[in-house]
Amino acid sequence: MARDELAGLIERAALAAQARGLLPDVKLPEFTVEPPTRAEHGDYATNLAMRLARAARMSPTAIAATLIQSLPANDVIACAEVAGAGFINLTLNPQWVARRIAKILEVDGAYGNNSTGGGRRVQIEFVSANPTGPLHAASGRAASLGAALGNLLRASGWQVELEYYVNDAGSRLAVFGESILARYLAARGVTGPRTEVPKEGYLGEYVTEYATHLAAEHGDRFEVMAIEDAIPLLARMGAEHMIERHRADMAALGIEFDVWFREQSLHDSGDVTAIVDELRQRGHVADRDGAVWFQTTALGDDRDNVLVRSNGTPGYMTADIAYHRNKFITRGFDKVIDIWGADHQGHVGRMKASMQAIDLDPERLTILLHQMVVLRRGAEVVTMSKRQGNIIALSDVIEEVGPDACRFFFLTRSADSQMDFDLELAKRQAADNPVYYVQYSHARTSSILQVASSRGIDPPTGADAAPYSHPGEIALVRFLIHYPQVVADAATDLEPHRLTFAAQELASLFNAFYRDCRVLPSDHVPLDTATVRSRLLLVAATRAVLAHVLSLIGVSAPDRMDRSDEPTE
RNA sequence: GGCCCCGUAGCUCAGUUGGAUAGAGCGUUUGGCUACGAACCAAAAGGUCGGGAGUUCGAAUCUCUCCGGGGUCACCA
Repeated sequence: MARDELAGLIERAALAAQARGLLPDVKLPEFTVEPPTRAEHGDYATNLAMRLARAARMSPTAIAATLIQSLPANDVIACAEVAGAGFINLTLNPQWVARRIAKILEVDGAYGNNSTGGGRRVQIEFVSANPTGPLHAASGRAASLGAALGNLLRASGWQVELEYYVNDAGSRLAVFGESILARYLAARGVTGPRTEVPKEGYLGEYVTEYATHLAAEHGDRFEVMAIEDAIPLLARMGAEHMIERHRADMAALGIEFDVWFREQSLHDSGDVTAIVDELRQRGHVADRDGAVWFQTTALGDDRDNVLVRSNGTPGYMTADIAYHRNKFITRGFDKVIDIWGADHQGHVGRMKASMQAIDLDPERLTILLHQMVVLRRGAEVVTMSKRQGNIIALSDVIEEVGPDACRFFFLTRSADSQMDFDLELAKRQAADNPVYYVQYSHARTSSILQVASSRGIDPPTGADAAPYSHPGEIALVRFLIHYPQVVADAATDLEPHRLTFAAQELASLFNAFYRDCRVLPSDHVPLDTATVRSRLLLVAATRAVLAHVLSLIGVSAPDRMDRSDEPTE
């Protein structure tokens, strides 16, 4: 990547200067090499001279001058100059840049990838909603985040597995079964207390719909059955039904999980009881009030947690510890990323503590929290309670605004930032979604290449690489050169939202280039062949990078867009 | 009350991990198609970066403190 190459040259300059006694022999500090905010400051700028000033006891500008003098011979940097308080502004060699642009096409879709993952295995677990109801719109955030992060890490040389954890064994499930039974009996024409949904039960319309469907399909089957048998059976059937709907929603968003992991499997295999024994052996357990407690306070958490309730059933956390043990020890992932909503924030410390308790390095587990999505219909804030049933279903959102707009939208804010989601607004603004701006630019590149081809102009190749000089070309080229670094940094920092911003910036740069720099000759604008070919190369390179970033985000890169494709009514 | 996230243009949000004159989209005003796609482009207006103090060559970014918004503190998940 350009930045690494430049940093290497700068570092060699510093070492050379030290060897010749031009700079004192101090340890080199961390320094940055990055595109400056202002174009006239060159392609890249480094702050090494300023960072070195204190230890070297020299003025930053003097150090900068010395570093420039000591730069080794190379074909990357065309010009280096001292600026401001001691910055070194670097201008890339136009020949080198042109060759780099040509390479974008030669590597065939791989431009933008990096190998920082080094083939290590990472698992990303996300969404993992309870199968007691349909996914609500807010789940789109975790889904978009997780899927894009997976793409990002895969493009960075990681072996990625996407996983959905299905809580098919929790105590909520029984309540779900009771809720279904009540609605089912009502649908069968039964009256009285048996048709009342339990106190903490699920009141959503979807329960009634499902129960009515059951009544039609199965007749009196669950009515004549013993209630102790009917509840777990209905719970299981209802859960399977919901899981299929979750799967369908994810598929509609273009997200396919490698593994749908069942909590029940951990109970069946004995892993859940085994983890309690293991924790006891390691001395992290206390028996109190008839329950078994995990002494997380001893590990820095603010309270202890129940492993086995006094009624003998395992606590929520017990299966979760067994689950994470399974991820690391049974399946051997090098790294695990869990994506949780901010409402689970309090659980982070406990999870880390439990890693420590079973002798796993907590650093291998990253818990990525995203802030809440506030759902509303116009001015009315809609609660996200699945129990109350007053939800905006994710499937409705996908249907209304389309998968591309949905995926892109949820990545237009950083995970740390709270998000308002207004379904009415989303519908109305579907056509204004920035995803279309980016896709339009991609279609435009395709169109230009198409027109060129129809006029008998050969597709551009590496042989067309020639220095770019127009400001519109240069701004675009700069972005393309820097792009792989954007991907690498977003992957390192686990911040996929940078992709949507990068995509919009690239589209904007391309559109400005398109206005200022004619690519194909016309009656009004004659162009020499070399210019046409080098610009065509730039268009093709832009197209490749737009396609790359769109694929990381998880949306399509269409070659044409028609107004009639608008998802508005 | 403890812990976590946020507070940046009228609105919604970025801000390359401490750098040069703080940016984008939407909205407002104005201009641009007989041209490779106008779902586009350009210009203008719009800011005590919540307030205050500190750290240093340099702070939207780091520390402390206060104010405001959200989340969370169960033998629920």
